[in-house]
Amino acid sequence: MSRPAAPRVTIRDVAAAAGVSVTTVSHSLNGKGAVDPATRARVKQVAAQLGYRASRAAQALRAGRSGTIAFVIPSVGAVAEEREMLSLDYYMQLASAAARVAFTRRHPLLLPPPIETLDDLRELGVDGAILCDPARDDPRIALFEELGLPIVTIERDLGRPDHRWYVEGDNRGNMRLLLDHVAAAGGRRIALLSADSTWSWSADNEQAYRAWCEEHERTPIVEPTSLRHLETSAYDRACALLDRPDRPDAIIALAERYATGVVRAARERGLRIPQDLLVAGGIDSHQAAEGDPPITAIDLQPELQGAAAAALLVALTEGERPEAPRIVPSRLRVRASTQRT
Amino acid sequence: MSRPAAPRVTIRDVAAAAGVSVTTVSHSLNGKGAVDPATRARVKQVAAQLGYRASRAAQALRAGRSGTIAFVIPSVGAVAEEREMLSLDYYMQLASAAARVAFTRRHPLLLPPPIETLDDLRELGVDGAILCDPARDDPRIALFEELGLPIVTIERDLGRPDHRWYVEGDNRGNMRLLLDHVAAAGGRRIALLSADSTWSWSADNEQAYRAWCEEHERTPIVEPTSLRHLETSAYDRACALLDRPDRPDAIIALAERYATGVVRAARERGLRIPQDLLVAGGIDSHQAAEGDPPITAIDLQPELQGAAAAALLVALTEGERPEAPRIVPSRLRVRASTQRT
DNA sequence: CTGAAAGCGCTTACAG
DNA sequence: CTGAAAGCGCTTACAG
Repeated sequence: MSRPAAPRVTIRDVAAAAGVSVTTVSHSLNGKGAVDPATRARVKQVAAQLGYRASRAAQALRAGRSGTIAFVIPSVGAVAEEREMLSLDYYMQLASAAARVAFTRRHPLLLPPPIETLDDLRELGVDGAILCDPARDDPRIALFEELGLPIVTIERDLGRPDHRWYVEGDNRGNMRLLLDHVAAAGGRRIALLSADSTWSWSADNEQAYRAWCEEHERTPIVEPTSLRHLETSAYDRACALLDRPDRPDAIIALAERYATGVVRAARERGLRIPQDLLVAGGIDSHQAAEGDPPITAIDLQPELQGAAAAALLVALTEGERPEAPRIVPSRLRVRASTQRT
Repeated sequence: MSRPAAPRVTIRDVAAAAGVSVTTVSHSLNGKGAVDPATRARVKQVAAQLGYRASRAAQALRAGRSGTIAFVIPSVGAVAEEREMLSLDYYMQLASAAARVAFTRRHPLLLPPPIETLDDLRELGVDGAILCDPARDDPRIALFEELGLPIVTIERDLGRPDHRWYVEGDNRGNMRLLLDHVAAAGGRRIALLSADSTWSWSADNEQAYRAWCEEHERTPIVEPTSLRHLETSAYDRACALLDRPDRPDAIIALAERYATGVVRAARERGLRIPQDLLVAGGIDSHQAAEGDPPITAIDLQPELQGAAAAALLVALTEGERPEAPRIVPSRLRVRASTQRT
């Protein structure tokens, strides 16, 4: 059974133990004011010894801020679909990295309920948010701005070229890298299962794909694929592609889980990967890495993106004007699905 | 660009607008004290009109609690593996449901960094935690109790039969249901890929499996499978099973993603599912539902489990002594992998 | 270099 | 039924 809660160690306790005022404790611990270095050191030591940590509630009240930030995943239709989004490796890695950095900066990350109205947002009571993959003119950005709250997006809102607080990968460069790689692996007719959304990530990738095709004098083959029921949608689109008389010999499956659907469609048709069909993913995942076969994919390095977004957001909540946007480097993970050797 | 933050509407503003004292506002809004019904109604209306919401920071400071709770996922080895856990459908659905309920009860759910020491926990500053799948004698439970903080587990700690604050499914009943179903579908030699852990969920399932085998005079075939690299581990174990001279004609793949590994192993050997091999999962997921073939599985109803855990925990933080443990009903989802018709 | 005091926005014991 | 006041634990402008 749990014992009664230990009474909290407050700044007064530290002050008493160190024989100074609470002002001096506060200054010492926060690196503010002009405190005798010896005093500062002693205060720090006493505080550590007593296991003192400033009350987040008190700090928040004093500062007039909540000290928390929200992590908001993309909304794709109804709640049931949100769950599918939530369990994607990419978002979970973003969330986990963002949580770690935010926490270090004394801004715990919280998992919010869906935000649709200004009232929802007021009720949420956060100092700001990280919003993943905003739709074009995402209404949630407007809500935050309405309340004067900073919002950092991962990927950008195509309807707001002025909103520069975002983090993203070099989407166009990544798509070119992927295409060059697939072409070098022998892909002649390279199709794209694009993500049917208004996300900048989708648009950037598709645009780069089309530009690359034009430069290389190849006919673009684009199949817009739903972001709901990722695997099944991709399977359907891949079937359509593979049943064409001029079927592609390579498919780039843009969104997470798309590749699994492509692999299934290929298998059903007796097409071997990579011998008969090259497959590559626009975004890496556990499933891509451990699937059968393992799928070559772009690793957007969500740990770096999430960390960058959190750092940016915390800086904004503190009134700073940090450098933005931030472009995070990505990596091409080459795997069996594009290696014919 | 974002406008300056709107000044917060405080209880004083409401009091002034309603022409009463802050005491009366507080009482009216919180249903406390003896307030004239007409006054109460007026205050509520004015508050709503001004868009007033009590400052969580102020309430937390007053109450001496933080007003937040942590959602802690199982630790399986290093950080990299935690990420794999985090992106499982099951935990995400738990988290999402728990977040919703907790938020409604004014206890936002936060995503904590790993908790290993008492200091980590103090630094975290939450009022309690929901801990998923505790290991036997999970050290984190002891840490919370050390600080007098309530902790609700999803599944129970096998080393602490006294800790009754948990939520779980009817694991043994579920396994029997699954076995009866698989046997009815024609399974004669039914093997179990069990989860190699000290979780109660694993233990309950394995125990029920063995008991069922004994009752039905069948030889148990148990392959303990690692919880790291779920799919690959399951693939390896399934290969071992399927290469035995007396290979099973049915495999129960306990943990999430195990079934995918089993399917791969079967396919490589030219075994058709369900004709040559029945496959069922101990836990449902998107992957199971949308895979090829769709996999019969137990749906633990994580939305209900997460909601129950949050409700239980919030009650505990408020000093109540709610009914516990709570057993949440599960569902058998029958799919193509066990239907030979 | 140090400290007394005000005040952030609540809730509640208490007085009327 | 209503309200004035104390106090939760901080930070900071200000005085010394």
